[in-house]
Amino acid sequence: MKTIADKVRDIVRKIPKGKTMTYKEVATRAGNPKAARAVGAVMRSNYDPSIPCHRVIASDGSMRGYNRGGIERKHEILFDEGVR
DNA sequence: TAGTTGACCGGAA
DNA sequence: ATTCCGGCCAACT
Repeated sequence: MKTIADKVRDIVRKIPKGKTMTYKEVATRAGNPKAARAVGAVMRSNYDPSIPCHRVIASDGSMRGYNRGGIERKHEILFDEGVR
């Protein structure tokens, strides 16, 4: 059965390079506009280098965390991809 | 099954 | 602009 986590993973994996998506957007795509929180929880629990979770940021454009190097790493990656 | 936690969001002070 | 509060959802114990 496809859980929200699976959908989220699929969606995040489809995020094009140089582009960023908010948790709310991902949640909406997953089918639950209010599941932004759950999205973050799932991402944190799910370690997967195939998933560019660094392209997922807060609705305000700020970043919250990164289980793969920390905020600095995330900021660096986004900056390197051309995201401001 | 129920309770707790958290990479969230939006509004109010 | 910053800080606080309540609400929603999924995963974990």
